[in-house]
Amino acid sequence: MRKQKESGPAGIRQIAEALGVSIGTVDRALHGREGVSAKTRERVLRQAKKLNYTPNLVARNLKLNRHFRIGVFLPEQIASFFDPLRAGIRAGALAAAGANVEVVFHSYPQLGQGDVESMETHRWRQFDGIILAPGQPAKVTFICQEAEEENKPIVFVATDAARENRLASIAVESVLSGGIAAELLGRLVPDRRQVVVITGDLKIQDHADKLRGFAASLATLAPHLTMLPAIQSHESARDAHKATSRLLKEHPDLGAIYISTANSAPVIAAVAESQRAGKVQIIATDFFPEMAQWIESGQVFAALHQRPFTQGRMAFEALSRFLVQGCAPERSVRLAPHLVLRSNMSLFVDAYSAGRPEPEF
Amino acid sequence: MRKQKESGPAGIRQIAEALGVSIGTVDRALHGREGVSAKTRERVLRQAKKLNYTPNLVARNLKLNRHFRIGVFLPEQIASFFDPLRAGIRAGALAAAGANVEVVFHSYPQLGQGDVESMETHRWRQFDGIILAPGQPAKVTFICQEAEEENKPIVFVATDAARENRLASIAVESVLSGGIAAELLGRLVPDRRQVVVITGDLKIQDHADKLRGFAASLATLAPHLTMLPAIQSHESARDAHKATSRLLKEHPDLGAIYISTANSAPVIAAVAESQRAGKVQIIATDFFPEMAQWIESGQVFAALHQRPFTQGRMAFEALSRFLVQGCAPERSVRLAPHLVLRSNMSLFVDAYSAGRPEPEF
DNA sequence: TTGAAAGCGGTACCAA
DNA sequence: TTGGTACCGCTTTCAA
Repeated sequence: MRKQKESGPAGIRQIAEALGVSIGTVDRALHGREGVSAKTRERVLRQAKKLNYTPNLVARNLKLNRHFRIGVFLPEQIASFFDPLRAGIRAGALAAAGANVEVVFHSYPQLGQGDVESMETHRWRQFDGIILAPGQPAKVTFICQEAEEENKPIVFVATDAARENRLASIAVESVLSGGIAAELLGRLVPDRRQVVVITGDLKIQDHADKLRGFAASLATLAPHLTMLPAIQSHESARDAHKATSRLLKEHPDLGAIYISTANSAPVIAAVAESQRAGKVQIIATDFFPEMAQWIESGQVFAALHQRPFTQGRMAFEALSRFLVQGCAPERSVRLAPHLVLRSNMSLFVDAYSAGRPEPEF
Repeated sequence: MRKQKESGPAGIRQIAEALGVSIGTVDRALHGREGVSAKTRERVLRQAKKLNYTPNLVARNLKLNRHFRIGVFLPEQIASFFDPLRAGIRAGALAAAGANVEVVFHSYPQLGQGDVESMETHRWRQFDGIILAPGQPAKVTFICQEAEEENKPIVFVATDAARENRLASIAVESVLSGGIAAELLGRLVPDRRQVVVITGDLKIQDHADKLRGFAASLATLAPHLTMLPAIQSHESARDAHKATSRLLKEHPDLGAIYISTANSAPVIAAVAESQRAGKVQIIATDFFPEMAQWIESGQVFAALHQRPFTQGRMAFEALSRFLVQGCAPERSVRLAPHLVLRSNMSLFVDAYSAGRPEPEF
């Protein structure tokens, strides 16, 4: 015999009991299915409201018992960025334990190099949803279109691409990241000097955006600084080092550098070797253990932390909520980068040593 | 007849079937309950590992069908901070829909004024967990001790208090917030000038911490600035305005102000009235629509955003995960404040107008 | 149009 | 030490 429910929120059973109908009828009425007279439906809905009914999602989930597999396709390089991003995805999956969502990771060498191939090799179609860092938008567009046709949701992280054919995109606001760098460098370097942006690859949307933002902000907030042509390192340490050394030699008047990719080590090294550390103000991108020393010693004034962990976590949450609860997320989430300075650096260092790469989550 | 399970992750049924035992036995073995021979337990555990068994938390939750009520006790003032914080809690509850956690809000006038009374009036013991912004630690200590004895978890937000007798605490790192303000003001004001901290009430731990951090950072990173005695506004607009006006009159050499509470409007107004806007550099605390104009016009150089929404969300998540899954959260979460500058302000303005008070979540 | 009943994957209890 | 079974709240199917 079914026990009397003693308390707690009302369920369909309570509604049915109160009205003297069956739970089947209540279900049909609540979901607007056919097979219920208008009058009965009305009565059920009223009673539901009266009892303040909310469906028990746990029970619903158990009954439907859907389970999802998410495929994650991310580059290995730059590890200091993508490792925390993966960790964030894992953290999200852990927090949502019970949602029946499984995550499978696949890697390829570098942003924009081998992404499509990796997806093909590992049969991206087998997944119910995909998390992806698009390198060159054009290359992934084709896959996204196919995915859209199959109604398979894709979430972009780290960089954005064409707004169509994707469920959502999580990234730091790159135009404004560049803007912050320009505004701060303008304050740091009061006299008429030259500044340069060292970036990865301007074919990547994100990198181009940062440059645009930097230039725009410089023009309005720091017009006393002149911008040299941007340098593309293509994420090659050798190239970055060589280009920086040459730059320093050719421009003794250089006052500041904005490094808009996480690959800052070779640039910092080149500046140090040329005895210009501290004389050339540097704003770098992303935070990792080595960065701490550079900030501490004043070689780098600030790092713009792109919060990969949060990006990963949010990507997972957006995708899994879409799959499980069916609710569409924000189409485009733009995170504010964290500014890591000497005075607040310990917060980030501590987080790192505690196994979380960000002072949150 | 029970249908054959066709695929998906293995359950206790699959384990039982493979070994020819009953699901009851499997359950006992998996949970280390008594009533299972060592040999059977061994076999079950091995088979579980072999089938890569993970318990279906949805099913477990449904069966156990526990539901929790969380009591939230927060001040009404300052609304620009505590309203988003409440919104964050609601957002967390929404995201965790299905976890059977109900949230009940109770308010009292001001931080440290009426908190204990409100908790007594609304019978805090009736709740399974509590979220609280402790004003003066000493006053809430008593309740916390009682709660601890009843094994009732309490999570602090916005400010911290005695580390004992609480499950967790979520807040921005206030010492470092003060530190950031000092470092930036040191860069903004290059010559030997005076600076002042305008705070709420130094009896509140958090406010005292910001002052400490500011002083410490000033001494090491901006020794050219001299600190005047801190001003306490006690969150009274009139007092803040009057004190600021007097300060400006008495100290024509004042170069910078750090406002360490969200109540910055009267201070900004007083500076503007005395024709010193732009001449006195200001770093304020928290972001709300009016702040946008002040930053845009240059009256305020930067705002340290304390991310109330995130604090609320994290507080809910910590508490609900403890209640539902039983896992203890980080004892003390220290968020990094966001620095809102002219160049990245639009991000925060957009978030506000989109109904989220922070560029995340 | 409605009612009755079978599960979803666990937990817990009673009987063997 | 084991097996068997009711039940959590909902969805769905089949029968009335």
